[in-house]
Amino acid sequence: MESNACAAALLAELSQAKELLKELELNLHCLDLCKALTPRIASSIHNSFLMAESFEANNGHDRPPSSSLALRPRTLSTPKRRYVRTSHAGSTVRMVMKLRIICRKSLYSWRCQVRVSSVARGVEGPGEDDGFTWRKYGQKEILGAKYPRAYFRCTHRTSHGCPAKKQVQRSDDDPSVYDVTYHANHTCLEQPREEEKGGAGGAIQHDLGQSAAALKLEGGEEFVGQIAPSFGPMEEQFVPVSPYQFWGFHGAENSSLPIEFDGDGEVGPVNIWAGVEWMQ
DNA sequence: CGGATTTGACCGCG
DNA sequence: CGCGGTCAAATCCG
Repeated sequence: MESNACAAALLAELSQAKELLKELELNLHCLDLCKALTPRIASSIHNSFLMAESFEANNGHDRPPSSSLALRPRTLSTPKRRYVRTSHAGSTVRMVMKLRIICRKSLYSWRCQVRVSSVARGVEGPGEDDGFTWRKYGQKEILGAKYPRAYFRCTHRTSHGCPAKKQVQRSDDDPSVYDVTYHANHTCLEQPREEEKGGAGGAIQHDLGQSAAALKLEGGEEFVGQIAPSFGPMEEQFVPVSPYQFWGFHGAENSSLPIEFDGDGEVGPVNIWAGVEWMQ
């Protein structure tokens, strides 16, 4: 099952490369488009290699593929690995989650890279596409950067006093990649869009009053938190509000997928790569 | 007409 | 003093 999921992830990445190549072939007359497509194709092939290597290194057993949408928290300690047990469709499987623990001082600030899905999306980049609504309040030329940095704050700052902010900076070397730096979490009532939440009737329940998500474990234990903005199909950020509390689990898509943590809680945001369970 | 964006001015920090 | 972040008036847009 896991090897199937991993193979599916690899196939998906290869299909994407194929599609991009097709797009390139159709647009050979347009230099700008070619320039934009080439690094995306290279990146897709690179990812495929990483997935294949990771797959092989684990003898066909599951391990989360590394991703082009790598989360890059500001401050990292040595990455740790932990095991979780997931029970799905009656069978219990074991899968590895690669965790990175961020020290507490960066609790309200983190960075990720976002790759835009289409070059046609233009210069505004991933601005509004993370499940929250943002209001742009500034733009600044940054010394040594090709592209200006855009400043956004949550639309609900005035109405709810929501402190969430983000900065979006287009990458110098790959125009299809945006560096997004988030500052503070949302305290407004707005929820990530429906498709970005955990599955219906699944492991996640949202508490609208608190803008929170509850992760219910098989044993009845419940962790309360809030889903951080979605960074892509394969990553989600879990930020414990206190030890032993984790942010809601993303990715149970259309199935009930109880998650059981094997180990103690950690203080600080925890990034989890475990996309193989819900990747197409 | 109201909300969002643009953009030059302003401010604080190193 | 320079740079990055924010403010706010002007402008845009649905």
